[in-house]
Amino acid sequence: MRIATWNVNSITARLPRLLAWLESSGTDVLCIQETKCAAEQFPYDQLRELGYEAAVNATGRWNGVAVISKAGLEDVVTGLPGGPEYEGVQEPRAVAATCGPVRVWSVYVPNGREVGHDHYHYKLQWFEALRQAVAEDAAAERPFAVLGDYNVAPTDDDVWDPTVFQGLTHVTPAERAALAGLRDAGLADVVPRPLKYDQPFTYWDYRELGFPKNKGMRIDLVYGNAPFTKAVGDAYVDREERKGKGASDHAPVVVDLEL
DNA sequence: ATGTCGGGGAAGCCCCGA
Repeated sequence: MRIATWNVNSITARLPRLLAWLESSGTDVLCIQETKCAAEQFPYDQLRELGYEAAVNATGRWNGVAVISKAGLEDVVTGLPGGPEYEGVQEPRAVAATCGPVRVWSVYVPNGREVGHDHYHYKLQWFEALRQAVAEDAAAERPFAVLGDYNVAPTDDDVWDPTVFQGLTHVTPAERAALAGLRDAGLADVVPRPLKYDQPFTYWDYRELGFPKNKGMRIDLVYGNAPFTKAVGDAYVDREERKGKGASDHAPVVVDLEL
């Protein structure tokens, strides 16, 4: 079974590439982030033609997540139970589903904007709600993983130049402690292979030639429980998908499970 | 080869978010 996560930065803008990639990669389950469209505008029909069902949590121009699967789609949960609000709303940043033998969350963790910003505190609260939401599945026998754009680089090796990130979000001890909280809950970081260079970056800013200069970050993560990580045969970043016109600023992370 | 992109409201540019 091939399972993947990809921040597509607008499913509308990315649809031709998304459909082509689903076919060429043979992905069974894809966790999508930043759909940037209302659920009513979600391309259910085009995905169904390729054999995928979809569980969607999306409200409009910002955020939006989905799980698409051709391995079954059951027990959908939309949003983090008891999740925090930002400016009075629970932003659409999480959706869970069981896809055949595996249960997944697709998550788009709040960016945080700046250290100390209201959105940064929201980010930390959001992580705490996530930790509580996944505790039971993390401890269970069934393969389980939380896949998505975490907006946190787990270590200094996960950014192209740690000195550039001093004092910025994505690398602070509090954000990394939130990841440690997930590990304490029984989840482990499934680190993918890079297909080029040494570090498995998953995101390169559109600005200032980030991708050609490999000024990247590893912020799209797969955190799996022991039954999940035991089944991992391979994991890699499909950086080919970051190339060329019409690319997202994130590349898919692909995990092959022997299930 | 590549020095940003995407959405939306408004209006043919500007703002926001990343």
